Amino acid sequence: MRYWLMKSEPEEASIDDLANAPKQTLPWTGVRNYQARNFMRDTMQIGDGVLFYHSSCPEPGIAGLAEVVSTAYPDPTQFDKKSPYFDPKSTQETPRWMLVDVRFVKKTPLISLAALREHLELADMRVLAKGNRLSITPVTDTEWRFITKRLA
DNA sequence: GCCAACGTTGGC
DNA sequence: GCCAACGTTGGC
Repeated sequence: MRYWLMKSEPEEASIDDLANAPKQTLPWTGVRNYQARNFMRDTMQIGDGVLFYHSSCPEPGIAGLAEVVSTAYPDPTQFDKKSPYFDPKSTQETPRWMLVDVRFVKKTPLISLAALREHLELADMRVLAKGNRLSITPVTDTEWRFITKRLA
């Protein structure tokens, strides 16, 4: 059982979109970074906890909790010529991009980036590291407990 | 819109 | 394998 922080632009997929999705579940499409893909493909397991983070928006921060509900499978958008995530170098036989399904757990009061930075206990969070751009980052047990028990 | 930081590409 | 150029992320 591991924990993750996953960034999503709310204009594309917000915590409300997840809550309103069929089965409250969405495929995590569009990851086009190898490190983030490898986390989904190699390390994520069904049942892992997810901090759902809104990025590139007026109020960036953790907006809810979710969970991983599938193992990794090919991201269908890589094969869709009309998708902005289309990848001409990917083939059905050797798909380049993988994803997992994520299910809504609950909304939280927005835990802003500034609020996260205020807590010494969270100072080492990967997502807070200078220059971090990874859209999926591991969260430690301690960080997860602190956030879910104290802030969420 | 700016810009720092990082990842990817491609020529050599 | 190096590295300059370019593209993207994402907070501000």
